[in-house]
Amino acid sequence: MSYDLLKQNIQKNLILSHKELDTICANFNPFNFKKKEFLLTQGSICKFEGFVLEGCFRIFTIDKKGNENTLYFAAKDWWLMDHDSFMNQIPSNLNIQALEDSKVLLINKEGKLTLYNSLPIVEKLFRIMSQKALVSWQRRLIRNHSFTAKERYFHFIKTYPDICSKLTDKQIAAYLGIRHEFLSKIKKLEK
Amino acid sequence: MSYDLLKQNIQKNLILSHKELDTICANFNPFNFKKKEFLLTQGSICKFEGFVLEGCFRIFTIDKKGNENTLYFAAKDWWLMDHDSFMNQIPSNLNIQALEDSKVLLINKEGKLTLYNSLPIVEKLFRIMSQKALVSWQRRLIRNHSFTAKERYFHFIKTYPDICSKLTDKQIAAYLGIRHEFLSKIKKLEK
DNA sequence: TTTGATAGTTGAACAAGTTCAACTTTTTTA
DNA sequence: TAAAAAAGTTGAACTTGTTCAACTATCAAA
Repeated sequence: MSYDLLKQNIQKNLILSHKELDTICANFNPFNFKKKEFLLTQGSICKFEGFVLEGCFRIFTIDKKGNENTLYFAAKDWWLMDHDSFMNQIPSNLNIQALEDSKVLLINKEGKLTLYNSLPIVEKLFRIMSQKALVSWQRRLIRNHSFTAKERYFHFIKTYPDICSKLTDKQIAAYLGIRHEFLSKIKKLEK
Repeated sequence: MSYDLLKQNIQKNLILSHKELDTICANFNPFNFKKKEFLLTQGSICKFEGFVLEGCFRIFTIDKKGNENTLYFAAKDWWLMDHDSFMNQIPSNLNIQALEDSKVLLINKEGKLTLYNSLPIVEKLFRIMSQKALVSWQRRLIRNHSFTAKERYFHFIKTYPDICSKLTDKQIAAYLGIRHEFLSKIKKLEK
């Protein structure tokens, strides 16, 4: 059943009863996205948070210079969210696009509020998830400061080989914060 | 009274009753730190989370190459925490050092757990705080990718003029992810 | 199955940022 | 308040990463 993966993911953060897990899942609904389809576009208000069952998404912004900056990729077992836009119902700075045909479980603002109110432990769950995510973001920033582009590239492909295999070099470069021409040169020198 | 600032800070995230605020504050204790004194050092386990009442701290790591990378500065009205080490009671990767004589309110692991258990709304409070912090970290990463060192420097001094005035250029450079010699050159060209 | 469109490669010139060393200025400490 | 330590400045040579343009390879759609 498609909710099993979500339940397993939740249990990694917090042990919940079957009943609690079912209550949470009841507020998520399955959706399909075609390759290249957008779940969220810059400027619109984020209506959903999601969990990826199958496929892969990229979460990116386009800056003033017109360059794409990729925040992260979300494959199977990853979460998709724009906290700022979803929480405060303000226009988003992010784009979320499917990189291949994908299946997700989505929860809307109303469902999220219902969950928070009816099941207080969900606050704890998302508190823990957010704090773990925070640690990852801090580590990534430090890597960006202390590693060269080449080191960041090899760290990335070693850490996320599965995600990596779904990505073009252009997409990887946008995640690493370099131009794709330079990534091409990095790869050439290693051969 | 010294707890007023903490209460005000909390109210920015979530409106709580006086009683709830008092319960939270009861688990925080005041401490003083002398300039250059450490609240946490890399390798040791983080015993406290804190809130700055007066003074300023820097939160940094030292990487393999021996370079200091500053995660952030915490002045009055900022929080000090190493989620990873505090939550999981594992050795920390971070150093937290007072940049001047400072006053903080600290809560230990036991106090935090007591709070989470006795006052469930504290879960919501820290969930909201973590999610806001997450958004800031994402934005900072994007700035690091899309701005030059010069642009990051001017963004920083414009955004945090008060903190900035307490810092040496060396410390600012470690936050921006550049060498202090280069920061010196950036400043020279702008005169 | 051809035809666009997009992704990847390469080189040359350039810009951004580092390194090192020597020096000056400011701050701290005895 | 003198001496030592730390912070800041500068230049020259260097490395890392960008830009642009021309090219090749791959993929998706009609």
